Amino acid sequence: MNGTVNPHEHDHEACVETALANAEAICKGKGLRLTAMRRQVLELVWSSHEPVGAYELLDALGRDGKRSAPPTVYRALEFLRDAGLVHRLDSLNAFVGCASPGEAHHGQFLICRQCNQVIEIDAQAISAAVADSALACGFVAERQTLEVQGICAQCQ
Amino acid sequence: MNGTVNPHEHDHEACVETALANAEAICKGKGLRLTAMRRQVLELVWSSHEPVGAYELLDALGRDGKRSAPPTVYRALEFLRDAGLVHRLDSLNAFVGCASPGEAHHGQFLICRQCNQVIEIDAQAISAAVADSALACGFVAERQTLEVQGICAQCQ
DNA sequence: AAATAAGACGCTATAGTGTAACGCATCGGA
DNA sequence: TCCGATGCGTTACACTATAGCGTCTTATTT
Repeated sequence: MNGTVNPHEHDHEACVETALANAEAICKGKGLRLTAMRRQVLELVWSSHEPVGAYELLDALGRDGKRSAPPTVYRALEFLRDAGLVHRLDSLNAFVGCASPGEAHHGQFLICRQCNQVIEIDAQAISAAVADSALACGFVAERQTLEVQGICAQCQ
Repeated sequence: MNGTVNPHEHDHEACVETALANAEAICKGKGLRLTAMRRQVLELVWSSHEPVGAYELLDALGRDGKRSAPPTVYRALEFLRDAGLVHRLDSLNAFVGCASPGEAHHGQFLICRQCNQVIEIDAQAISAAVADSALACGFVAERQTLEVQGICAQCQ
């Protein structure tokens, strides 16, 4: 699994390959079908660490001749999200590859407003603080999503 | 200021009145103009503790005869957000009144998937944990938004 | 191998959310 | 009173997402 990655300092080709290999393994393990379409969408999502919009994906898919319609890419994205391979960033209406597929975790994202790259983290300290605060209100937390806007290390 | 409120156990009429009075005071203090339109939108947003969609607001505005167009309500919402009187919940494309207008705080929301009501909290423990984790990545956090889905105390 | 059932995709149409741009009205200060 | 800035009405449109149906493929059963 990739874990927390600094988008600026890594071999991205290897990064993508790892992501795809992970996806293959996870789908095989869960009895899910990573079809050509789904695989291609996943690869496009992973083409950078910037979040990608569904319609950008659609355009990218169309660049090799066969233009698809929105439901195609949305279905692929739904599958990938259900499989835990992709996250959606609500603040951007966009999608990024999951940094730790297969592992249970919450969505915690650092989004650089300069370079647009996203770092996914999984800080127990945060999740724990959230669970505590929720419980203090008598609230049972099921899913938590955190999106932090700011400036990444390289862009400062 | 209202602070953290349990939507199920409070005098909501007073709650709305407080919110509007706060808004008046804050706008006066900042030299902002809380026009009739803006005030009405704010009142509608505060009509419950459930998040409200922009087009719901639009419908509500239209119920008294004069139908408005989308830009009208979006402009009012933009003003109210800039003034710190209203928050947008990205996971729902919807808006809620701010529980602590005038005070600097992060967006931290507990959203009940049963009754749809939203509790806004401001837990220092969470913000601190977020700031720490971000800094550990060399990331300078500017804004953080947390949306927690779950079940509130009353709905359990 | 043939029949069958479930799943995946293509396609059309449409719903839902949000903005650009222009002009008129209104408000506040010079 | 005049003027500039701000707010609002209106039209048109962009962007995001889904419903519904038909067809083809895949996996399974017979």
